Amino acid sequence: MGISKSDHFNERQIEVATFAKALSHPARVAILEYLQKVDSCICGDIVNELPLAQPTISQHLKELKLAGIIKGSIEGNTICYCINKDNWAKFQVLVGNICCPPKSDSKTCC
Amino acid sequence: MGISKSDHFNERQIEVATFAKALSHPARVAILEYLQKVDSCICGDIVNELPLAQPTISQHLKELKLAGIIKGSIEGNTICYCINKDNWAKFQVLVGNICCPPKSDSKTCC
DNA sequence: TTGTAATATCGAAATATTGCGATAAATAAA
DNA sequence: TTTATTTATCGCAATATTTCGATATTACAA
Repeated sequence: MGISKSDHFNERQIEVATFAKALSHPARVAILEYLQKVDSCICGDIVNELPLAQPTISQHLKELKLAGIIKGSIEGNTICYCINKDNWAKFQVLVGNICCPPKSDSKTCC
Repeated sequence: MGISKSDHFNERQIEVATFAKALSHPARVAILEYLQKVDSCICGDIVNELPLAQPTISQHLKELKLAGIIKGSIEGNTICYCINKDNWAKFQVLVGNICCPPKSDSKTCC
């Protein structure tokens, strides 16, 4: 809820959470899969692919973009959206670092 | 063809979104990092580590457990929570499969 | 038995997210 | 110019999340 809990968590934790939040809706996962599949990037295509209205897709794209997972560039009167591969790789590294990094001594507790 | 408008989101998309949602709060990321760091699993420890009340931690643990990211087993009057490494690995694979799997012909559009 | 410690659950308030119709803005095409 | 196309934004209702005090539950200890 509430107050600026940003103060209580470190940057890495907030970054992971921000990426994850962008991924936390099936529509946004579907958008990413679609961008990866077609390897090109027109919003209109996505609107035709997903069972959601155009403003809703636009909103999801905005959130993905804000989180740095995709990027868009204007191409005439369409916008070329595509996956930000650098940030995607970064997210994968962050996730991999949480668990299970190469462990020096793994005592298994569970 | 990809996702058609009449389909709802598929299981893989929902699974990714569910995992990601569990990761989408800094407190839950912090909990996971802590579980990984100490490699043992007592809720009380976590309450002392994070700037959140005990019911709040308990709620976050519940969500992580529900998503399959951690598992807990009763040990006397404490509960041993730890990362579900199998599911964590599964999540990493799912994320890796979205982007960027080895592509035979990668025309870069962005 | 009674008391203490560890977790979970309930309830409620504050806040955030989701979805979409209506509409705006920008460019393209005619 | 006018009209169509593409995408973004506004506004609002419905729903979900987050937080924590109060309380319940469970197990151990004395």
